[in-house]
Amino acid sequence: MLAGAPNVTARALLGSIISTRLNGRAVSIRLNEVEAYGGADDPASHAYRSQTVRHAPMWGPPGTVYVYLSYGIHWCANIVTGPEGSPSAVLLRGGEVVEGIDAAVERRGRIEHLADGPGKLSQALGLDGSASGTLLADGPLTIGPPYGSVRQIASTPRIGISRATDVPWRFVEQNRMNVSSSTIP
DNA sequence: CAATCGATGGTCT
DNA sequence: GACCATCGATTGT
Repeated sequence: MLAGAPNVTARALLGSIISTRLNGRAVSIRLNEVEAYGGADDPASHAYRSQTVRHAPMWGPPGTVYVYLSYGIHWCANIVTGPEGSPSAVLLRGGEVVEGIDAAVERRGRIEHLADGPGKLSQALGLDGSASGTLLADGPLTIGPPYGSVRQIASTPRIGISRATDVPWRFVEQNRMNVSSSTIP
């Protein structure tokens, strides 16, 4: 399921459950919002230019986890869709905490808006740069089967970028809360 | 509710 | 020295 064009894989990931288990505490999130990023053909992608140490996981095999520091403050998590050597990834932008709410609340320092944004989602899961380059099969980030049928998916331009703003590679499940900026198309 | 703005650090020019 | 795949606090409807 993970291998393939990033926009196709991004749609398929909606409704899936992603989990971490750190220090014996499990947190699981149902994905409601994702974005797809390509490689040399996608000016908005971190992999648009030559490969660097920071971006190297994007060239990895499907199921590789790529975590980067955004604006010097927030960690943002991606799942690489491969194939290996052909960079592409799906940014995990938002979802609902369905397990381990107490741990998520502790990490977030608030009881609402636990995972409605890429930085918040990663913080709720306890992810940071140490998870970058790992495989879903090995953890700390893991993924389960789709949680339920995803009825309606809306596609919009990606958020917070200044290039390729016409590419509709942000995917949101409609009629769901906990989407970044609480916006529902 | 929306608009605005500062924080903060790695990467690239 | 500029540019960010962001967040949260504050201020204004």
